Amino acid sequence: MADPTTTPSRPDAEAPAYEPATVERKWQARWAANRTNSPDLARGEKPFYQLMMFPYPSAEGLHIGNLYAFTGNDIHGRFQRLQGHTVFEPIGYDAFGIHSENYALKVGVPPSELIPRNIENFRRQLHRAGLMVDWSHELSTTDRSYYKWTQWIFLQLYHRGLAYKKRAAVNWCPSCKTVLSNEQVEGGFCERCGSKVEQRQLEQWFFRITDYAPRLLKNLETIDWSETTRTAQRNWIGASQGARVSFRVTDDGDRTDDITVFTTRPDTIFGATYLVLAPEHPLVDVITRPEQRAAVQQYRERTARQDIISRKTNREKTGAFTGATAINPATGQAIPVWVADYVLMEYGTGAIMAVPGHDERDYEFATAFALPIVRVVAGEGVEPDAPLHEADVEVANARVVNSGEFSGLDVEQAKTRIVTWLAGSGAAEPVTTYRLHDWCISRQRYWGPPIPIIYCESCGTVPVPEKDLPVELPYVEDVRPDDSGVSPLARHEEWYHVPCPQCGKRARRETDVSDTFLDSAWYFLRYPSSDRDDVAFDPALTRKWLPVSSYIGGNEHAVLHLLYSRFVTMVLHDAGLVSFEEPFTKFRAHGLIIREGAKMSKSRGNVVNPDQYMDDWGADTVRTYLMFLGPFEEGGDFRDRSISGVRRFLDRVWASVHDARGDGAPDADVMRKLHQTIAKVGDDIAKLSYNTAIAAMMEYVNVLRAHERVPHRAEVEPLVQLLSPFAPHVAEELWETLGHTASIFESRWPRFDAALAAENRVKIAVQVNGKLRGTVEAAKDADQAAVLALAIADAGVAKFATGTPKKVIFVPGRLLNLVV
RNA sequence: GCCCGGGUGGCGAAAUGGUAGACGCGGGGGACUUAAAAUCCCCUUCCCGCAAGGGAGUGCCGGUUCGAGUCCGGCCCCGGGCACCA
Repeated sequence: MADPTTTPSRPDAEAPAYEPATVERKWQARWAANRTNSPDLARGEKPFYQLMMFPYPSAEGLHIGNLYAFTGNDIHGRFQRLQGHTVFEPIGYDAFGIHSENYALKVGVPPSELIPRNIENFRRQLHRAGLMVDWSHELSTTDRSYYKWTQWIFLQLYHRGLAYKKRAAVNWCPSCKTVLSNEQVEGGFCERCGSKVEQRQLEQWFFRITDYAPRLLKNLETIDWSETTRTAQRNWIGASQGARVSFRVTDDGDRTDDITVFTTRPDTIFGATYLVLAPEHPLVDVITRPEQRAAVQQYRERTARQDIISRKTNREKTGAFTGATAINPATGQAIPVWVADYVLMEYGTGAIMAVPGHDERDYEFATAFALPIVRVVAGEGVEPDAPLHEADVEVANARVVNSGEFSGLDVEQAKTRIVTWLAGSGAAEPVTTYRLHDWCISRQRYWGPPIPIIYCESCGTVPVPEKDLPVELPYVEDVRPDDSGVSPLARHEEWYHVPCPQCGKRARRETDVSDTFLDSAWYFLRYPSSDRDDVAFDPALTRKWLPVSSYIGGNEHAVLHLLYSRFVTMVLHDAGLVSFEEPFTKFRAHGLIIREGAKMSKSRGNVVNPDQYMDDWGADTVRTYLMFLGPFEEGGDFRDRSISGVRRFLDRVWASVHDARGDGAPDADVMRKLHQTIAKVGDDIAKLSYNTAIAAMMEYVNVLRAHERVPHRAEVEPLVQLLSPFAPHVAEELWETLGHTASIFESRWPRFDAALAAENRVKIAVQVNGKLRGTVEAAKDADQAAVLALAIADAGVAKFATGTPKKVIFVPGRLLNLVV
């Protein structure tokens, strides 16, 4: 690679060469000294909160993907500032969690030493990138001044009955020696380390996010978010409209038990030929007949041994008959009750009515165990008794058959009519079921905020009083987790034993720490108040700055982080602690950066190191290049070769400013292009179309310098402002060169003058039968007759347009189409 | 299987239903230079043609329209997410 930083951009010895390193160092120092990027949060006018997703400070340093996201945020924030807003652009570090801890274990350095080192490196890199960050509000989730309030958030949920403990089958990673959420399991393997995940039964703390499912779903309609992100959340919450239906178990004694199932297809109830309970279902023990007990018991044990994931991925149907039967409330028939692992306890009621005729899974099961299969739905032109060779799941234009008085109804009608009918006898009720599970926040690990709970022999579970927060994470020499499934914190005797806050007797602490997603579920509330010791977030500042005006981040957090943040905010709203339900008014997901057409990864060895590129080209060039790669919301392909074009562009802007003359008048044609550019760049930045904004500026510079013309000062000054969100350092330097003493970011976006931008003569396309046959030049507002006259006079057009046209289509200022 | 994105020159990419390929990279030619670099200018979708010019063209097949990369229907391929969720 040539050394572009030291190569003079032009031969003229009088003008200084553009040396990014010098310029960038100078302005970063000046911004810090003048507190340019630290707004007065209490008094600033027109507050605009530009939030970027805080990074996990890995040992490898800032990823180019982080830089891409931050630059996109920064441009938006700087633009808003030039529009007259007081912009708050904070940064922090999401530094707790298994990822950090595992890495610390691997290199044999305690996380409490390693993480600050990583943060220091990140901070250096973020400074280099020239972000408009208010460093006086920097935070790290690992600081006691932060996690004190993370624990406080836990207590808010606890006091509202939204935090509870239960024994649950969990995913256990034998290598990380910790519990994983379902989200952290990918196809049966640990997302972090790739080990095969196992099942374990452990006591865990959960948040009742499912209570909020309907609101989390409903509010999606009102927030201005990327459609992809909203869709992802909708699918994740996974609402299913259906009904709960009760089946009375037949018995020769006096016991009568009901099995309640959830179904989305109540219209098929006449075809329900058996019931299935999840192996963990509490009624299994109750209803199983003595002669089947051994078989059922054996089957349940077998299921319990299996890990959660392979249970879900293995589609082979297995099960056991309980010996019991239940009455189908629609047909009055007694149908057998089975146990099978294809029914999951955690979804719906943990029991289903099986309709093998119209459900693929039930069909497979019925086939395997020779259970009856009945057709109760028939598509268009299908006979009611047409034999079934597979489950018929078609519902479009299908009607219900073999279903008594309901036969003949279409599927949708039958659903409501049948539920209403069964509801009459109390056998059914319409319900909506959600796929979303409660949020398991327990981690049997060291590197996280201890969950602020104390267990006392006499008082039971006691929350740590607020005045005793934070429950400090003690220094532990050996933080390795072990097979016990208990956090290493349990081995710290002094910390573990604590007097009960209620009775003072010897009690013990909860040893689990909380999920990292809890740390990041409220950090945006902390930023404005990060210097406050007495509150998690100051009410006045929060009212002024939140909800977040603009949040831009990766769609990998489309569900977890963004959903948890919404949930926590909603809870705080209900507790009267914040005035809004939704934390992020506007969210946009940015795209992913690939490199030379391939995904970036350590194993491929094609990861872009931002430091190297900033060394070689300067931060301004790297920033602008990243934004030039492609549409910001779609991502881009980082190609080493193309970066030179962006650097050449900045060189040309630099030279233009240094060459500019102040005498005489600017050129009208150039000024027209300038005003068109002002309008385009402003519009494009607002909609994150950064690549086209840059292209527009390049076009303008090409006009400005065409045929080595010397630009006028009035032609370049606004250009520097347009460029400033993208390349802030060089823009500041050029602004100073132009004689300004204050920061360019204290200035206002150049005023767009529509009169100056207007074109008076335009080229009009002339088509014959829709095919382009020539162009004519005319006044912008020339009427059809005038343009038609010009068109017919054109030899190329005349050749094709013979005789009188049958029809003429005229789009003023654009096109004339002659239909002959 | 289901739900999102996306398929346009040699490459990254632009295009309110109205001149497809702006801008940039790469390539070719030229100016400046003793020379090179840098800079500046011109050309660069494909095919036929010396040229003038003509024809084709936005994953594939059809449709709507004076006119379709853009709208509609049906496919194919690539990327991402979800998936025994009843």
